[in-house]
Amino acid sequence: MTADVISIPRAALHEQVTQRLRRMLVEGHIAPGAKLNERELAQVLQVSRTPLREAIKMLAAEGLVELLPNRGAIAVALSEADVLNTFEVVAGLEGLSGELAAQRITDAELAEIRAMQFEMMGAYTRADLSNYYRINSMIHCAINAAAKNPVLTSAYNQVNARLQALRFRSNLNAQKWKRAVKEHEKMVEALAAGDGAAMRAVLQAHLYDKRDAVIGQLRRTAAAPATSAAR
Amino acid sequence: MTADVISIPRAALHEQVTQRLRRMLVEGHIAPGAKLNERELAQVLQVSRTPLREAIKMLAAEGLVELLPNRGAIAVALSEADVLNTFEVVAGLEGLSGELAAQRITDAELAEIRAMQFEMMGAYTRADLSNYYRINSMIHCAINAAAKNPVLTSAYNQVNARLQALRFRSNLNAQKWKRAVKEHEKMVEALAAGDGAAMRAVLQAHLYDKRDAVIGQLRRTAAAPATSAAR
DNA sequence: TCAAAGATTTTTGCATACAAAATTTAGTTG
DNA sequence: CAACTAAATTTTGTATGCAAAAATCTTTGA
Repeated sequence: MTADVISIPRAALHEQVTQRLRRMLVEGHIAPGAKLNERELAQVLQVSRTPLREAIKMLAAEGLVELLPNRGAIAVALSEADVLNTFEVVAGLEGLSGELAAQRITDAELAEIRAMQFEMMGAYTRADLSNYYRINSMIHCAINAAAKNPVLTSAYNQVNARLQALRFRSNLNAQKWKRAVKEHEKMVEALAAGDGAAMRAVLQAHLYDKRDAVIGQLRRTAAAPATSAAR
Repeated sequence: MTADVISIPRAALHEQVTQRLRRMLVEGHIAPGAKLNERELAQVLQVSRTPLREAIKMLAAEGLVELLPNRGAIAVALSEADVLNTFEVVAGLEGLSGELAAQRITDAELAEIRAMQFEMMGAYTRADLSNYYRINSMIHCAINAAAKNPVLTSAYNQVNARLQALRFRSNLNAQKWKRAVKEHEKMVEALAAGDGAAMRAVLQAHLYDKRDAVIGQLRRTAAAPATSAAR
């Protein structure tokens, strides 16, 4: 008998397209404000317009794309006010997530976060920004997981994705970086102590720092638009 | 010359369908767990399957509908754990909303909320549950609006819609009702005082009461499923 | 009678075709 | 030459058709 070769039926096309498009948006391969031309995208993704349009509609509901009646869709371009408002919501959700995590985290989860923390310190010491961000992100995911509320996790991820689409990463001066690392230490302390309020406070402070950095960068790039990728 | 009769171009079909379907789900005209038959719905809504499918995809992204690969979509049926988790998120979002509202509310907005509060007391005194719920909902909308964060409002509405789809309204005994009214009084006080922390506390307590009521009802109906509408 | 296998029908998923709207281009007029 | 208009093209929005998967029904065998 033949080994079941083509066994895995693979996700539906509209699902694949949604994931790929979401990734393109979050990773900035489609710039904020850029138009999503259906024929063009269908060609690139090798699907017909039907599943593509279904994917676009889902991403619109997720807030990554804006629908313009009779004029298709564009990647969301957040105004400064939008960014502030979005950070406010993300901070609220992450604060809640941290608070719950402090109450519900298991020893194993805490140990894993500690381990990642050490790894992250390694990246920090080497000034390895890329790995720092990667591990940082994993830690935040782990905190979210420790909160044991999938509804919260998905709500957080959905709103946070809009910020990630801004792709502001490279703006970490030594001072801010040091501060961020210190905040991460406090997070582990709060988690270990099961102190939900402290955890919330640290996470929110952490996010408001990030917000200020992003807003700063936003203003700077707005002032000197150089080679603006958006259109 | 003819007056421009057919002037208003009317929203796109998929948009109309999304709104109508969302309403059918939230108002319980489509029961939790019920299958969404495309041909059937297309007939009822008088559109082809294409815009209908686009609408279903959007509602799936909103969390009102669950997509089953190759088997279409069903109206979400929340487990007890789902309900608890969803309430946790809603409480977090509404708490944040209230906190911000206390800081940002204008005199005019506060006056309007006070007025609605009196109206609601009227409905309470008459034991007019329907109007009580209606005005209650308007007050919560007004609080959300006072927070002046559209991102928060839409995130809140999206998650809250899943709970509304449960359609638990009729479970208010005199004692709980009285308590709810008292909590509403405290809200206005906190808003007037600009006390964000108090506002958050009241709203969260309010929601946790509601959560307990819903869970209680859920358990009771699960125990005696009588004429279960779902399938 | 019941169960399992197979055939039929239904339903979903995707592609294509067509209509309407928007955009672009060309042309015309002042 | 500018500006407005109109035609052509592109693009979006919707409907329809077809293939694959699922669900249902029927038949067959014990």
